[in-house]
Amino acid sequence: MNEKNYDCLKLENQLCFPLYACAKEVVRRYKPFLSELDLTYTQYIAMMVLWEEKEINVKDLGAKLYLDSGTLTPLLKKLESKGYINRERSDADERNLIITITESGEKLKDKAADVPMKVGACINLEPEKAKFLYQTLYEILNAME
Amino acid sequence: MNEKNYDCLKLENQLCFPLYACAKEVVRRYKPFLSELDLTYTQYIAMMVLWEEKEINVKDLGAKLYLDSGTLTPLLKKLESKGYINRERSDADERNLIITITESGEKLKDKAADVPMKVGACINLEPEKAKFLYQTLYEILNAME
DNA sequence: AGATAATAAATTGTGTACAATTTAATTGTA
DNA sequence: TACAATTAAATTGTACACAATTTATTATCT
Repeated sequence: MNEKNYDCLKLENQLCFPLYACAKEVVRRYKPFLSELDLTYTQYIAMMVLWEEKEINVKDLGAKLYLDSGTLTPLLKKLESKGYINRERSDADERNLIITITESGEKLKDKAADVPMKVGACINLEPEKAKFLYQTLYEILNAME
Repeated sequence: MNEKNYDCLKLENQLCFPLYACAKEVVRRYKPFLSELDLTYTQYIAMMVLWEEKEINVKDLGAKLYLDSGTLTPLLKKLESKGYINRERSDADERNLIITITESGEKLKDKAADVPMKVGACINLEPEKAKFLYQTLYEILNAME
């Protein structure tokens, strides 16, 4: 009766662990497809924002990606060195670094267009489950802010 | 009509992105609690296995955690230097490194016992959704093997 | 038994992640 | 208007994460 119950410490009873492992494994599935575009997963989601926004500063990009400048600064320098983006200080407020997409970065969008489908084919989750998963993940993300 | 549809490349239409971001953010919630135990999240899940198994080699530990020796070797050396585990080659097969838990590592279990509850309080997801999430994540993980 | 294949860790190299601090620019205020 | 407070990136330091290779050991095959 004085025994402590350690069940909550069992790996199989954790919710965080499958979340952590699943995210890692799914991201790993992107690698072969993204390496054809000379992109890592993090670089890929950064490019996704640029394909939509055309212009954004580091702070706003970080807010969208849940990443900070410590991660983004070297990553953006790399994307710049690959020729996919430009990095330039804002004239209006020189604290801001404005990221814009290059012609070459725009072109990459075409080559990337079938990546989601290719990865989707590796996962194969029923649409209703995928939808629920999507909603639940965003619910957690929003509740944590 | 010759327009390509890029909707699948929108960040908001990705399933992987909230998975990636949510995992990252949830793991981050562990940090303040785990730093009291002088553990990182990865070290914590490794200790979880040791709290259950008492003895395991690197390969089997990696299979449970979805991690390889490149990640585990330095991590286990760190846990050893903290005094939580022992690392010793197997007599039967010297290729195997046997990990065992120390007295100090066992004691840590008591201090860790309320971590899941504390983190759970930060997340606050309805039990049915948590259950579905859990099942769906494992379904994906199992389907990917 | 000796060569070969297979296996388990460790190592190497690249790329995140993030807390904490620093630097530079702008804003708010006495 | 000086000057403190705030803000945005960059920097520093630590810790993963993983592909590819290497090293050491064991198993297999002739």
